[in-house]
Amino acid sequence: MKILNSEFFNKSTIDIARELLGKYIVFNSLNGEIIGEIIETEAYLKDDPASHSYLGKTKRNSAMFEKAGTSYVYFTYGMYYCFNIVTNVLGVGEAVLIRAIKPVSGIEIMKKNRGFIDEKKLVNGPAKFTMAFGLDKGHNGLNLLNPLGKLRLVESGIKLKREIKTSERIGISKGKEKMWRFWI
DNA sequence: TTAATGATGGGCT
DNA sequence: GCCCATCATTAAA
Repeated sequence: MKILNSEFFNKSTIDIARELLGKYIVFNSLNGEIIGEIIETEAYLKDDPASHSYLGKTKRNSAMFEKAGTSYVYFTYGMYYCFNIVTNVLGVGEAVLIRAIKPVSGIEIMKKNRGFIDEKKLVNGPAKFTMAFGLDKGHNGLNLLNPLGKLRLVESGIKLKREIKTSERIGISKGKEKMWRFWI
């Protein structure tokens, strides 16, 4: 499988959010390899009140200001982690939130991580995805374009047959009018 | 089926 | 003290 190169990120964050749909995210976890197809994303831009980068760089969100292709993992609601892929050039502070994936490989590991629940609810949410993969803040700031990394983004060869759907983003109180959620 | 709610803690004013 | 890019469970319709 071919890893995504940095040229993939040489476009707007919204375009990246759309084009990440159908790509694979591969994780070499301690329990084995896990692969998921990205099926739902949201874009978070600079000058966007809903973005963590809106109020400037802090210790918490510093990874979001790294170069495109870096992971940004944050802790929220006291219990959960969410996973983002940094976009744009160094220092801008934009990212794409991974909201849902489809299991491709390692589904037994995901079930184990999640406690063997209903397959329909296994990975259909941003924190469910991180729980199923076993991602936490220790996976913040990683280079996802490194072929030797344990967490990376690769081409799937999937051609999107289904239309990409669009809606407002979920779970935020500001900037709701932006139609920056995409899924297939 | 949808709607309301408790869990639980870091970060910011 | 309040907010939060959430989830699972319970209650209501």
